[in-house]
Amino acid sequence: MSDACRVAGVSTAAPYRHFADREEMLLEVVLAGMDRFYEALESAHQPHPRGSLAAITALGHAYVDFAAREPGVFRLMFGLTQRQGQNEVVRDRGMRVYGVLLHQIAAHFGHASIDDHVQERAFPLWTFVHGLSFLLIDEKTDQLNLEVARTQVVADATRRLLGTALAP
Amino acid sequence: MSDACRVAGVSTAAPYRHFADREEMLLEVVLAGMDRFYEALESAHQPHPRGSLAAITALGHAYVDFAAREPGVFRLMFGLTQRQGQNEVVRDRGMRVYGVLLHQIAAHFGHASIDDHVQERAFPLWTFVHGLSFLLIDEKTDQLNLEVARTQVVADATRRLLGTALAP
DNA sequence: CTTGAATGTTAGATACTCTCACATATGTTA
DNA sequence: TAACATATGTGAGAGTATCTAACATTCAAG
Repeated sequence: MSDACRVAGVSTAAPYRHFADREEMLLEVVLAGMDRFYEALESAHQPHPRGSLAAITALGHAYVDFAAREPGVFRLMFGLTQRQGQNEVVRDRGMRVYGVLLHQIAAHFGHASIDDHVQERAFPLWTFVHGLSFLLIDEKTDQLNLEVARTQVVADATRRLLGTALAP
Repeated sequence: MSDACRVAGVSTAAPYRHFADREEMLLEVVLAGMDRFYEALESAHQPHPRGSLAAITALGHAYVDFAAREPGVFRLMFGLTQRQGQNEVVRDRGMRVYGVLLHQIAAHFGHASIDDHVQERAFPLWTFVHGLSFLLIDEKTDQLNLEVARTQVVADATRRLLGTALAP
C-alpha cells in the first residue's frame, strides 16, 4: 500500500480520507477486478451461439486467461472475499460473474432458469478451470516439469470433461 | 511471526538464530506441511487395491480434506512455493506428493512407468480436486448459495470426471 | 465573501522484520 | 579440571508499515 502511495505521488495518509483501512482499499481493488473479470467472460462468449460448446469453451479460456493476466488480483479476489464473504456487494458481484457460466449452461440444456440440473453441470466446470488457473499462476506446471500441461493435456482433459459435463 | 514467538514464549529475535529471514521460516512450515500432505494421501489409498477406482477416489477425498483441515498451510504451500519454485527441496517434495496420484493412475492402466498417457489422465484429476479445495476453503460454495455443492454435485461430478479420466 | 465539504500533509503511536552487541548454557578438547 | 567453541537467547535499535489526529488547502454553493 505504501508503494501504491509512492507511485500515486501522495502521502501514505492520503488514502485514509477515502477508505477506513487497508482492507477496504483492497476490497475496492477486488470489486474493480471482479468487474473486469465479468467483462472478460461476457466478451468471450459473445461471438458464439448462446449455450454452444464454443461459447462454454471460450468462457473457460477467458477464465484462465484472466488469472494469468492479473494473478495478483485473481488471488486477492478469492483470498480476500473469503473474509468479506458476508459483504452483500461482494456476493452480488461474485454471483454476477458466476452467472455468466450458469446462463450459458442453462441455454445449453434449453432450460429457462438456473435449476439444480444446471448448477450440477456448471459447478464441476468452474472447479476445473479454477484449479487450472491456480496451478498455472502458482507455476506448478513448470515446477513439476509438466510442460505438456499447458497444451495437449489441458485440451484433452477439457474435451473429456465437457463431453460428460454437458452430455444430456 | 511475532504471534508465533509470543506463543512460543521467546523474543522475536530468537528465530533469527535458526533461519535467515521470515521467508525461510515459512518455507519450513511449508515443507513440514507437504510431509503431512504426503502422509495423508499415502494413508488414504493404502486400504484399497493399487490403482483401483476406490484408491483414486480416496486420494481425492484426502486432498480436499487436507485443504479443509489446514487451509492456512494449504494456501501457503501453493502460494509460497510459487516464489520458491526453483528450490530443489521444494520441487522434490512436491513431486513426491504428486507422485502418489501418478503411481495410482499408472497402476490403474497397468503401466510400469509414469508415461505421457498417465500424466494426461492424472493432471485433470489434480486440477479438479485442487480447484474444489480452493473453492471450499475460500467459502465460495457458501457465499453463492451452493450448499448443494458439498454433497451431491461434487459426488456426481467426480463420478463423471473419473468415468472419463480413467476410461481406457 | 464566507462557509463547509473534500482532500491532502506532517507528526506521532504502535507493530513488525531484521541486525547487532552481549549473555548464558552445554559439550569438547587440551 | 580449565579453556574454548557452538548453540541459543535477549535487549536495544534501525527501518518500514498501518493508522490516527491536528492542521492546511481547494473549491463549489449560498
